Formats: sequence, C-alpha cells, structure tokens
Amino acid sequence: MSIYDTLNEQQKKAVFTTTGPVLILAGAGSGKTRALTHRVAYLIEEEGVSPTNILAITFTNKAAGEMKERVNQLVGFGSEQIWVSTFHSTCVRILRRYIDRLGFDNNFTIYDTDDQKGIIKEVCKKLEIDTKMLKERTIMSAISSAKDELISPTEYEMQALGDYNAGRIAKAYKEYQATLRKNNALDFDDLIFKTVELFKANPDVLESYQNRFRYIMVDEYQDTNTSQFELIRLLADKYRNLCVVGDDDQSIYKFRGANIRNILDFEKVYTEACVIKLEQNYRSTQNVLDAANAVIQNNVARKNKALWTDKKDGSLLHFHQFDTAYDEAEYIADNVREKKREDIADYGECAVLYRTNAQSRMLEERFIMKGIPYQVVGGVNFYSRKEIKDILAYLKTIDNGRDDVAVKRIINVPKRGIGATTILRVQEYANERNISFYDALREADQIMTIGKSAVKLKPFVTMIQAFRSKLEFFNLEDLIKDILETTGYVRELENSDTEDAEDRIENIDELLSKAVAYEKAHEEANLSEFLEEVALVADIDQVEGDNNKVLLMTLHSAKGLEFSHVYLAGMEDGVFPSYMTIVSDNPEDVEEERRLAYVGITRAKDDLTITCARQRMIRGETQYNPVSRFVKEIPPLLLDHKLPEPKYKSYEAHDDDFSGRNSFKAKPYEARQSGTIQTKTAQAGTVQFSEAGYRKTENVYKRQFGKDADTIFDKPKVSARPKAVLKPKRTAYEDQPYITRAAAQIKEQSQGAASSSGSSLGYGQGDRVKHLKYGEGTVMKIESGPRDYQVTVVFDEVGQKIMYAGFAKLKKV
DNA sequence: CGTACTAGTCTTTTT
DNA sequence: GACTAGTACG
Repeated sequence: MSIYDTLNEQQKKAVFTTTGPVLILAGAGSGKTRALTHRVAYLIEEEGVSPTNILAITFTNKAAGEMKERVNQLVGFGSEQIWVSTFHSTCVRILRRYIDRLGFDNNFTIYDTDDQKGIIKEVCKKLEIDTKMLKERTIMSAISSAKDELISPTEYEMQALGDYNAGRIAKAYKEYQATLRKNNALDFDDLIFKTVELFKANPDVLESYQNRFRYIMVDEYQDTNTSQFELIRLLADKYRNLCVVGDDDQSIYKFRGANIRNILDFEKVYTEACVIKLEQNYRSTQNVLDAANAVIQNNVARKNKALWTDKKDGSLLHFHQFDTAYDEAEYIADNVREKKREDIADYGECAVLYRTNAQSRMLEERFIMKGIPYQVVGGVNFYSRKEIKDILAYLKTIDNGRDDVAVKRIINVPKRGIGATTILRVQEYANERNISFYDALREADQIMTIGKSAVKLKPFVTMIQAFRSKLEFFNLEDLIKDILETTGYVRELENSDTEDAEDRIENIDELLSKAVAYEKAHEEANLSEFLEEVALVADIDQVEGDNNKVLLMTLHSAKGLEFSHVYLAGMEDGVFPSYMTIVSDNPEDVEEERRLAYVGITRAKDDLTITCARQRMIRGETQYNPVSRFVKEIPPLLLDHKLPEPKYKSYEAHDDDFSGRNSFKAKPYEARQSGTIQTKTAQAGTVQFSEAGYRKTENVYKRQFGKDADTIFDKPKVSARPKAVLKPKRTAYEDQPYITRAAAQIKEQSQGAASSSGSSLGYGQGDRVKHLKYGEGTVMKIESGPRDYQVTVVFDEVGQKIMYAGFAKLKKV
C-alpha cells in the first residue's frame, strides 16, 4: 500500500504526470492541495528529483507553510529544501541577490501603499498636477495596473499620446519610478516587474534559475496577473515542467490585475499541455454543492465543469432576512452560541464571511456582548498602524539611509520641533546636490536656508549614527528597545492622555514579541530580512489554526479555507454584489462577484447560513437593499426559508425585450445603455440599479424558478434600539493579534478575578450602578461565568441587560 | 511650529 | 460613520 492509493483517478493522473506543462483544473474542495503535495512527494521519492530543483508558488505565506508541512509528513525529509513561497517573497529573494545588475542596492526597501501615496503626493506637487482633477488614488492604480501588465514608463508615455490625462499619469509614473530608484526602494508591483526585467537583461541569471527550478508548480493560478505569468513563463522556458493549478470559477482578483485569460488560454500558450480536471468534491454536502453550482452557472465566461460529491444531501441551507444589520449580527452570534451549547459545533468550526471589512464591526460588537471568542482577519493591517510604522521607519532608516520616506516619517516623531519648512529646505538642498535626504541632514550646518533650525537636526543624525554603530552587537529586540528608550516614544504615549495611547503601547509590545519570535525562528536574523518579512505578510498569514475562535473575514480572505459551519452575512444587492459592480457597464464585474459568491458558498462543509438585512448603515447612510441576486439564483428547494414576497413593484419588466438569458447575451450593450432606474423606498433613501443588471437577475430567476422575480422592498420595521454600546477597536494582544480591546479587558478581568476574591468589582447585588450608555440601574444578579462575571442589571430606561463586568465598566452610584 | 477644528472623501476586495 | 488632509489660529 503506497501513499498514492488513496487518490482518485484524476488526482493520480495529476500526480504522475510530472513532465511537460500540466493544467489542473481543480474545482472547489476537490483535493488540489492533496494532489499537489503528493505530486511533490512523488517527484522526490519515485523520480529521484532533488528537492532543491522544485519551486512551488502559493498565494499566501500561510498556504506555503501548510504545503511544506504536508509534504514533510508525506516524505519525511528534504521538504525544507523545497522552495515554497509566494510570488512576492520569491522575487525578493532573487532580487536581494542580483538587483545590483539593475543599478539598485541589494538592501533595497519595500514600500507599502502608504509610502507609495506619500511619493505620489510629492510627485504631484513637483509636476504641478492638480490632485483635485486627477486623484492620487487614480494615479496609483494606473501605475499599478501598468506594472501588472509589464508596461514601462516609456511605453506608457507612448500609449498615452494624445490623451491629456494619460499623459500626466505617464509623467507621474516616470517621476515616481525615478524617486523610488533614488530612494533605493521598490513597491509591491516592482518586485515582480524588476525580476522579469532582471531575467530579460541577464540571460545568465535566468539560466541559473531555470536550471535550479526544473519543476515548477503554481497554485491559485487563476489569480496570476500578466507579469506573474511572464515570470513563470521565463523560469519554465528551458525545461517546460510547469504545473499550474487553478479554478477559473474562483478567480476573484481582477482588481489586482489578475488575468483570467492566463488560465483560460493556458492550452493555447502550451499546446502540448496535459489538462486534468478534478471534479469530485470532498468537502461539501450535496445541498451546498448544488447551491454553488446553480449560482456559478449564471456566468458566461467559464470553463465548463461539473462538481459532484459522494456525500449526503445534508441539511438545507438556512436563509434569514432581518430588519436591520443589528438583528442580523445578533442572530449570528446567538446561533453560534447555540451550536456551541448543543455541541453541534465548536467555535473554531464556524466562520462568518462578508463582502467588506466594514461589516465586521457590528458582528464584533455582538460577539463581545455574548462572550464568544472570535478573531477578525484583516481590516487595518497590523503593520500599517501608525505606531508600528513609526518604529519600522526608525529601523528602515538605520538599515537603509537612502529611504527618504522613512527618514521624513520619523524626523519629527516624537516631536523635535522640526517643521514642514525645515524639511522642505533640507529636501531642496538634497535635490540640488543629488544626495539623499538623510545625507543632506548630515550636512545640516551647511544648509544656509534653514538658519538656526540646523541645531535641531544634529541630535537626530547623531542618534541614528549611534543606532547604526550598535547594530553589530545588538539583537533586534535590544535595538527596538533602545529606540523606544532613546527617543522616548513610549514615554510620550504614556504622558499623552489620548484615548488610544494604551492600545498603541500594546501594539508596540506586540511588535517587540514578533521581533523576538523572528529571532528565535531565524539563526542569523538580520534587520533587512526582518523588515522584508514584515513587509510581505498577509492578514491571513496571522491566523492560527488551533485557537478555537470564530473567524470573521472577507470573502476574499476566505479563499482556500474551509469550515463546517459558514455564515454568509450581508447578502444584499448593493452590498454583495457591491453597488459598484451593479452599476458598472462591464458585465464581467458582476460575474466576478458571482465567483466570489461561489467561493463563499463552497467554503462550507456541512452547514451554510445565509443572512441579510433590509436596512443597513453604510458610510453613515442608511440603505435599504433587496435580497442579493445570488441568493435568488439558489434553487428555493435548497433553502429552509422562502425568499420574501415582493411588496413593492419597483420595475415593470418587458418580457419581449428579454425572453431569457440568451437574448440577454445577444444584446447586452443596448440593454446597458438604457440607464438606471431609481426606486424609492417607504423610508428616506434611494437605491439605484443598472437596468441591465436588474433585468438580468429577473430573467435568470424566472427561467429557473418560474416565479415573479421582483426586487423586494420591504418596509423595514425600525425598532428603537440603544445605540451600540462600544466600538470595538482592533488591537494586537498577546497571542491573539486581532481581538479587540474590550475582549482583552474581559480576559484581563477574568484572569484577575480568579486570584482576587472578586470584590474588585466595587459593587454588589442590589447596588445602584451607572452604565456609560444605558444610564442608571439596579444590579439584580452577579454570576461568575467562564470568562468573567456576568452581571444582570435592570436599567431605568432600557430595562434588563446581562453583561460582562469586565467590559461593561459599571460604576457604583 | 504646533494645535484644533472643519471639510471632504471614502471602500469592494489585497500581495 | 470614520478617517484624513487642509486650514486657521495661537
């Protein structure tokens, strides 16, 4: 019995076909990681391929780690020698070695979105681009798209001829690249671009990597963009042992430049390619799978496949429409708690998925209220928080004095009385002499224009020099501590009475422990590599598998994961699919959203709950949204609750115009040009839909279910509710990077309460207490729960509430 | 130079 | 609603 016996026929074919180009079309849950890991094992064990000759590219560091681990289990040795990493990390490793050939310093820094924006701003100022007319954002995304397509500034300029705005972007692009070069920095897109450039300009370097990576595998191939494809094409060009794995139905990163043609046209580029389809789904129940299939079928641009499963039907999909987002969140939290109580599911088996990060807030509040452990993935990245970026900027300055962005970030943090004017003068001086900002600082006393401010600059330079000289004998931890001590960064935070100072200090502590962990994991930890690792972490990388918490994340972050119990929240037209895509005149945009829905549905192994709200606050505006078209595409037979009956007819359909999907396909553009319809709801607020998108939904629905598919506009019952009691602020906390401050307090309290007899509450049964939002009330009961004291209070105004002492912050009156 | 307030924008998704 | 950039003022 060998390890390969457990594979199905198609998986075996994927594993045993080791030479030449291979395209594996792997449907959701079809065991593609299994196939990939076994393939690597097979290469090493049966074909005697050296692990060093294998390159596997994954999408996230987390996926890379998992792959390594699984190969290790199969082979038992050598897996640490396989090069498994993301596109970006792969490129950094190559560039660290060879980028000097392109005129960069090998210790270049990597700019994140914030840094980029800063540069773009400078560029706009310099080129006198009016950012009201042409937004930084637009310029940035134009540059990013250009890089994804491997278009250089010069080429961009040529293409922009005759177009005023494009011409300005071209100028900005050119200037931006010049600045990056001057600062010895690369942005995310450059990492790929420059590697391709390096390979093209240096055939010897390319060949050495071609010889090294004789077997190349790429996971999540449907999400590669043009530059990534080119990179892979170059690397695989000599031996052509390229195996790509993907699912066109799960392509959800078009906004990031992903080119779905890469997978759809693979066979055209590699005519000798062997195509293998993995269609048996091992993950989900029949009902879940049926729903997913029904939804994705509405997409036109896809390779046909039919996922099937051996599994039982399973339970029906649950569907609930609520009046408000509050009710929705409340229900989900209750439902999770119930499943836990009845032993149906543990917390770690549940996940709540939503379209936008902003939707996590309401859910977090409810989860905290009910004491359910959870972890939010994403939102504001830990490493893009102000305080973290400040500390990192110190490290960057110490590491690479040419990084002007970093130097300018910290020159007056903490306050040293160095203002904008001084910085400007120094920059002018630097520009004249063509030296870096930092080098200009060193010559501060020679800059005539800044006068007496020069005195303030000197101590800064001396300090940085001192840090640099300590670099040799300090480890990372000591260095960071020294920075905090010398600059008084934490002291300043402690003295300021801003609300979030404490959070910030905690975040800094978290950074320190990350640095310590990094040093433990790496024998010869050095500053540059630490900074580089930090720059390339994804949110999902921080999720630990074994902490038994409900995971809250966007649908995008959920790709590649699976859970027994999945909640799809906010399933409303306007939220998901997003308003932007509904009104877009490109029908492909809604198709991408549909793929996202497909990803969401197929995350569920056993149980799927779909929820939505009639009323929802989005960006400070109350919106009334109908049930998502994607829900309507699920056969009603699979749902436990019927879709709501339409109450307001908002649009009269003309069946003659569109008798079915084919006729829609036949004349999409005329349809789309007929503008938008506005639908007034009973309450204030309007919702717009593109007519085409609207009609399409309608027709698909009719065709499948023979029902009137009118958009539903229920008049929401607006119940008077107390406003949210707390705003969860995300903060890093010990081993749990993204639990909220309030949850952290609960934890502290419960730990403290265990040792100190419990009188620490300061109030007891029968006492009158005051709550920040609920006002005054009487304590009825205090019970010690598993995490904290549960206090029951009857408030004078809002009635009885049961809450956790640690976070309710009740005061005796 | 630093602070406090105001106005405007934003988000759909991220390596 | 929340965050940020820009501005007016001390």
